[in-house]
Amino acid sequence: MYKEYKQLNLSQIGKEVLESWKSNHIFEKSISNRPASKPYTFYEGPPSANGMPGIHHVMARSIKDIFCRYKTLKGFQVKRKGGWDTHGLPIELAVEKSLGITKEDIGKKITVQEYNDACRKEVMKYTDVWNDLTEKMGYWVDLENPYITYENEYIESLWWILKQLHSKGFLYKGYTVQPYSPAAGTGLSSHELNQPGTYRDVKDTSIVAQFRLKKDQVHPLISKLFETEEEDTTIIAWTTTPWTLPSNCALAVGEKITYVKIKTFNQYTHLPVSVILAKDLVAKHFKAEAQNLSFQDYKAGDKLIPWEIAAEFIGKELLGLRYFQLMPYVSNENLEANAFRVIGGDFVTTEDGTGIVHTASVYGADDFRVAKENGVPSVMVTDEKGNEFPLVNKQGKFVDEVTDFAGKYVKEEYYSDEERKAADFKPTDVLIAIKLKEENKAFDVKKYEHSYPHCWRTDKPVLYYPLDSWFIKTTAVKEKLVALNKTINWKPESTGTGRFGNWLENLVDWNLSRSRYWGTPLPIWRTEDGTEEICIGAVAELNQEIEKAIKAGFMPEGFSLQDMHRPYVDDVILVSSTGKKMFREPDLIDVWFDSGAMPYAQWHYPFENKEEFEKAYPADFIAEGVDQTRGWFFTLHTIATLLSETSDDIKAVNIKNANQGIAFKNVISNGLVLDKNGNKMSKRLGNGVDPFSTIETYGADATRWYMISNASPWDNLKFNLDGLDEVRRKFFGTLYNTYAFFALYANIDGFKYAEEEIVNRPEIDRWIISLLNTLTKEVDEFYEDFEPTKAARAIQNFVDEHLSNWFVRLSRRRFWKGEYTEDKISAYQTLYTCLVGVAKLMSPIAPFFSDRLFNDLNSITQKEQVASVHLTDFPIYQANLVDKDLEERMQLAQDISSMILSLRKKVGINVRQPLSKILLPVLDQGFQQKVEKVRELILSETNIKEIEFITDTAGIIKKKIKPNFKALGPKVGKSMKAVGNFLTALNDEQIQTLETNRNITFEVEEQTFTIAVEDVEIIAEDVPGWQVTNLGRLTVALDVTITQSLKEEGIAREVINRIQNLRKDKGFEVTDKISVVLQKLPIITDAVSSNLLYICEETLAESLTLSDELTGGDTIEIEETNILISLKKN
RNA sequence: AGUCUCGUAGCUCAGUUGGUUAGAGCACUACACUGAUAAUGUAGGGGUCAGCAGUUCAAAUCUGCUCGAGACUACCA
Repeated sequence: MYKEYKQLNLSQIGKEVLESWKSNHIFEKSISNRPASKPYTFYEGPPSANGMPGIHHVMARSIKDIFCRYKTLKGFQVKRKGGWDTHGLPIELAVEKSLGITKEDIGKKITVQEYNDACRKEVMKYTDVWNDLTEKMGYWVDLENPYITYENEYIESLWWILKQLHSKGFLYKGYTVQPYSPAAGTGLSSHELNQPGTYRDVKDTSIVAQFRLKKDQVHPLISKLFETEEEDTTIIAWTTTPWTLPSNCALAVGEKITYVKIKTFNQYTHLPVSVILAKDLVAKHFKAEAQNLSFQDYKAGDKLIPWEIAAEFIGKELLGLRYFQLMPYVSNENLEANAFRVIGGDFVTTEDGTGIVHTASVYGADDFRVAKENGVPSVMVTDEKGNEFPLVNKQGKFVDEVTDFAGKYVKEEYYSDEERKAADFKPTDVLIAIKLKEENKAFDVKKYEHSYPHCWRTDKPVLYYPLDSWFIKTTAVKEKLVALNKTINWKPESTGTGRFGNWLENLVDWNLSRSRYWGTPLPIWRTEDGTEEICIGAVAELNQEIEKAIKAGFMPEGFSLQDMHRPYVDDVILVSSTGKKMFREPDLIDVWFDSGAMPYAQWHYPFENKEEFEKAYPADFIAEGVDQTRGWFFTLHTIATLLSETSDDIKAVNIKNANQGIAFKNVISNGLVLDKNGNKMSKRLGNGVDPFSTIETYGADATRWYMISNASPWDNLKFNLDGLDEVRRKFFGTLYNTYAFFALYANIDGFKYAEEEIVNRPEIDRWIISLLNTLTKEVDEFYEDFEPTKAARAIQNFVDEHLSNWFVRLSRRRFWKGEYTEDKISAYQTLYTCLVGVAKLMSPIAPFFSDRLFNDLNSITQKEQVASVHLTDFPIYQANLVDKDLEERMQLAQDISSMILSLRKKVGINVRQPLSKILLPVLDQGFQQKVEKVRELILSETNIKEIEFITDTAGIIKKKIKPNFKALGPKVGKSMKAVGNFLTALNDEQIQTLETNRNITFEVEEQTFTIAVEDVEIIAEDVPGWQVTNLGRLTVALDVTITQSLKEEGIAREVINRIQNLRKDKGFEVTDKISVVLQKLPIITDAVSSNLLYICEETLAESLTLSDELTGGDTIEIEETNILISLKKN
């Protein structure tokens, strides 16, 4: 017996199916029953288990799961090694929070060792919850043997990779300008800078400084700039950080900005001066009423300072101009030769300041970049060893070389409160302003309020400061990164070409350094003077080096490294070739390197599992959120590309696998899951959706189906529980109903698919089978093309529109009426085939329900010897079963039926009342033939007796022309409107002529056009005197005359209907035979006697009599007449 | 600020290389059906296709700008 259910409970089904998967080891079998020679490689982007999983994880993992399951059905062996991302800042922060400490306390209140142990525990805190979700949502991934990024083996692989890069010079030490907190003595990550409250409005001393141009230089503009020998021409530039002025090395202008030279006087020294600034900003620095006042009359101290515009030029012309160093504390030949000149900067605007940007290369990211691009050296002091240092030290004080301000903090906030309260205290910025005023170098000094970042720990302002960092020279392989990216199939394409492509185009070297404790240590040891260094690429190699160090007496005898993390690894002191001590560079590496290295490190390559790795490289498919574009996607791609250039091992694998150097071939970057109002889900708003309760309530299948069918994965999803309900009702409900219908009657008839396949099936069976095959092909292509949404929608459409609403509806009688005939068997076989087919097609998306559906069917028929739908093969598209003509004429049948029903509705005649005929104007050759084949379906669906075709010769039909604009466009062009109007206005006769001659020639707007019959659409719009409706080209006319015999039949149907209702009310079985006695009333007498047999057949009545003596029993109502009836089960 | 994505009915989404009357489901209303019944059918209302300008005989579709939402990156004298 096929299982029958009281009602659909997806949640319950999910739980039961999950149990059967476990006890039957279905996941394992789905891998072991596929050939190892046919691998399909999937890489799992490791989640971090230190946070609770959210509903968006269900989204991302559904996508991963769908394609892995699909490929399994297609006969591939899809291994899915799980993984955990275990390092990184979020974990450290979580630990610091739970221990109630800050970074400063590490090594003081708590040892690094204790801290790292806490991290190790913290990071796997929610693994159980994650594993639970993984199971419940039906995500198949191997959690028995996951890779874990903190394990020594994993780290060793990372070291190996780093060594490959180092050996080719792709790993180097440099510095970048980063947010730095002198008070805390540490660099700040962008994450920390994005904490709320870090940007605060502060009032700073701002200075517009005068940079004096050199008169004796060779430059096309000199004569314009210096009209007289005495003229003092300066470029003025604004800064809110005066302490950076001693480090000024260039001035940046916008090449397209217009600048002017203005003659005026300095307001502090009252000396004549010419200043250059952006034309747009003149009004900000000069009073309008002072323009062109007399220079002669100007006296020192006058409120209005005269000024006049003396020259104008664009930024490009200014390039290359040299000026005197503003505060010449430190200089050298290189600086004199290459710094202190005007350069172009794309970031320069005329929003504030002077339109000219003071550039201090080591104290601003833009500055640093633009200086580097223009070959401008930085103003630095050099120690005896040749190392360079900025003019501000790490405490935030000026170095000794800046004589006037040596030892002073550059920001007044760094002084203690007492110091700042002292009577003679002046902030350094102010001291600088005073000095510049005295030296006639300050054009303007003002307090300026702006927002400035502060350290979230110390509350003190942040400096942008050059910090030592280790870099990977990604720019060296930029061209290859870009080229290889073009070979990757991105879904959606725009992420690959746009976001990712642009990112690669603007690539900078990858800053690997992180000043942290919990992460992969950088395996580089250096001598203190930095002259010698070694990069360790393996534990064995390290042990060898340790041996040497032990011999050299730097390390204790018998030392061995158990854990590669800090602090243990920092205990390792190596010996250089010249016998010097080498210490490990204290940095950790970017955690993104951890995850990007997973293709290698998950197998502990190249130390183990070489074969496993080779078979699984590169990945055929990966999927993550779009936020990983510059995260995991980037690091995977970059590391793979780098290794393809640096590692002989990887080169060999690439050749073997015909890989040019990519890590993945196909990638889906899915969008975000938002709440139902389109807001981002966040803990703060409390609008997150709990995946567990969602799955518990609606089932994993409905959740997955909803997410996938609702919007393309790369579009953001507005997650709404109402939508889940809709999916459950609309799709799963319908499918379940269809199955329940099948099970009900198949159980009655004992259908077990034991019979041979029925060869000659009726039209409707062949039709749905044809559609099923078309669907199979489509769905296959959609999955193949990584379009799960289209696949889901196609399946849903098939189930709702075709299988349920047409096939089952029209075939109902075939299932419950009459004997177990060939037609009935054909109906069962057909419906069975559809249900099993649908189960397979949908199984990647809805793994639980589909498996239950499949097993409920297959366990009875035993047609396939497998325990799960996930162990079957993807249905094969059988082109010979597809009949496009059949699909087309069935569409005709559906349209015509729908039109008839609509007409009936319009004139108010129930479907139960038979009508004699409809009239169909014949559209073209073959139309009649097509309709003839589906005639019976239309007639029975709409309760009509006959279809009559008319070819219009007698002029019964009123026709209309619809211009086909697409076809006409190229022919008539600009005259489209006139031609269109002309064609629409044609009368029946003219249309007739057009049809006969196949074309028509006419004149419009003084042009002659010949329009072929193919360029227009002729429809039969109306049949005068009939009830008519149109749909596209189709026209249906309905005869609404009700004859006596039709009326009687209508009444007979009413009687049948009432008897059926009564049967149901009385709880008779579908198969019970009955006896009926009806009260003899005029309204039914004739109808019953002329349709006696029909009524009996329909109601399974073995006897039906009319009686005058009937009392009691039940009452039925037909056309407002009450009729007594007695119904008995035989 | 830059890059990218998105904006179509109350909601969720389709909408082909531009083709004139923009569709579907849900929700709502009415009617019908009733051996699939927590199902189904038919009909109806509901749209400035975010806005403006341009290209074109013709724009939801192509271009530019503006507005709004979101993501990422960066952070400025």
